Amino acid sequence: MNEKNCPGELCKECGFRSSIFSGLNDEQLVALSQNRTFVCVTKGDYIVKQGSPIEGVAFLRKGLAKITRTNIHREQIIRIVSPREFVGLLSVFSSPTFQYNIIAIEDCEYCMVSKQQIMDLLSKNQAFAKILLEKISQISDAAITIRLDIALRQLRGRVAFILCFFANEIYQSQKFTLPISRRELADLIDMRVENVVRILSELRRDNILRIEGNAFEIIDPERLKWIKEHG
Amino acid sequence: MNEKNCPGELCKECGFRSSIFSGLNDEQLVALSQNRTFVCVTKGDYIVKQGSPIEGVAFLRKGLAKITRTNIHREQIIRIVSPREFVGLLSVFSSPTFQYNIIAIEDCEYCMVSKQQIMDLLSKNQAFAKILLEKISQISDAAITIRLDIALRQLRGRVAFILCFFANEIYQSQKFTLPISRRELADLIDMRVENVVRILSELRRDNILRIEGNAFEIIDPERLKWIKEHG
DNA sequence: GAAAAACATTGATAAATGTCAATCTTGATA
DNA sequence: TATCAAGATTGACATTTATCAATGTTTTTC
Repeated sequence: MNEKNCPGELCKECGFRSSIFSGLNDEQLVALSQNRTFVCVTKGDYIVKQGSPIEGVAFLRKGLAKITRTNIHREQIIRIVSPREFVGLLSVFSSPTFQYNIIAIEDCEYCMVSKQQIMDLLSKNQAFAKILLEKISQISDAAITIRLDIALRQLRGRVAFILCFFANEIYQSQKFTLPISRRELADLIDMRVENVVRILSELRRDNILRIEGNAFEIIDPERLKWIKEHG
Repeated sequence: MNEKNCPGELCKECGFRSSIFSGLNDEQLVALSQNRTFVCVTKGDYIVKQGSPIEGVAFLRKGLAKITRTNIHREQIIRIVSPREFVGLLSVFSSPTFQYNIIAIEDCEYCMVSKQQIMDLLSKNQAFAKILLEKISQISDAAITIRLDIALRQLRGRVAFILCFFANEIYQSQKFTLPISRRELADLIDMRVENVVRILSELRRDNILRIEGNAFEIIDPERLKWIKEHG
């Protein structure tokens, strides 16, 4: 895990700064600068490890990460985190240790803001508390909704669902390079690898999808949407 | 939906008061008393309706409720809420309308605290903000964990899981009267009614469970736990 | 660059789950 | 109390999903 200097010295001047910090005054922004660490990691590295004590919250600047829960038998992927999102926010307030792993699925850059700093801002800035509440609610709402959406569907529908998710939510494009393996895709939508592959092959055969390795293109979004809703 | 007077006039004197309000001063407790409505509903009544504007947050005094999401094809039960819990907390901060239904599965008594009142306390009392953050985090963490736990298991394991849940989390007893129908049980653990019934019958035949209508008794907790973990 | 490991793909088959139909039980309603 | 509606239960069967095995492909490692 490499630590580099933050490209901008001060959070105040940071173009990546999270909307969570929009209500801070200059003094508070300086304090923030002093209580965060800029970190670079490569694909596959842990950003946060399940069970380890919570030292802070990570703000993802670049790259995608997965939030997972591990088990003797399998790994469950809870959600995919895109740049400009906070990760680990949930655990901070509900537990002294991280409940989940956060693992880079691309090379990532993030700022680790200390827990103490979050708590400080919380007591000094009411607007910050409100924004934090909103963020946390949104994040958990989204996580629960995705789980329910997956549970609702059978396998074809799940694959269609997650492909639409990557196209619409993550890449805003019908053409994208999937950052995760078939196994991870399976772990994300509660399936077996073989079934993921089989269904992807079907979608390709039916000219709904173009696949070359991890390069995906949705060539018939309408039919894919239909499968997502009814299949 | 009946509205009765609150047994105690003032929240200050309320034996049911949520730990969320532990940090309030007298003045704030008086304000709370003036901005909440005491409500009684009977089994089956809606406490909150999916899609309706959020007027406030319900604190459950008595009775159990289910949080659900409805769909053309089926109802998904997200979680069961026990007395002394807040419900609808998530949506308050993430959306102008309720994302879920909250429906009484027993006769219920609850206090509806206005959204405005929550927001007011939030800006006046920092400790309140922290406690609220903790509660919300705990609630959503628990909801996500249950969903993951269910997704992990096959049907026998799911049934065992939910029976243990009712025995340990809700009733703290191996003997309890299930407040929901077989269909609702199915909706709670992503199964079909027939399969729930079938597996319950198996558990009874194997002398793990005693069932008479909705009266349940777990007579072999060890084996049930084994099925929950491995079955 | 060769060997090994991990990943991807497909088919055959077993196991799990869903569907349909029939019957029985219970609770609600007139 | 008789009737009806909803819930519960079981069996037979269809469909979906998981497992196992074999093979090809890509990536990593030495």
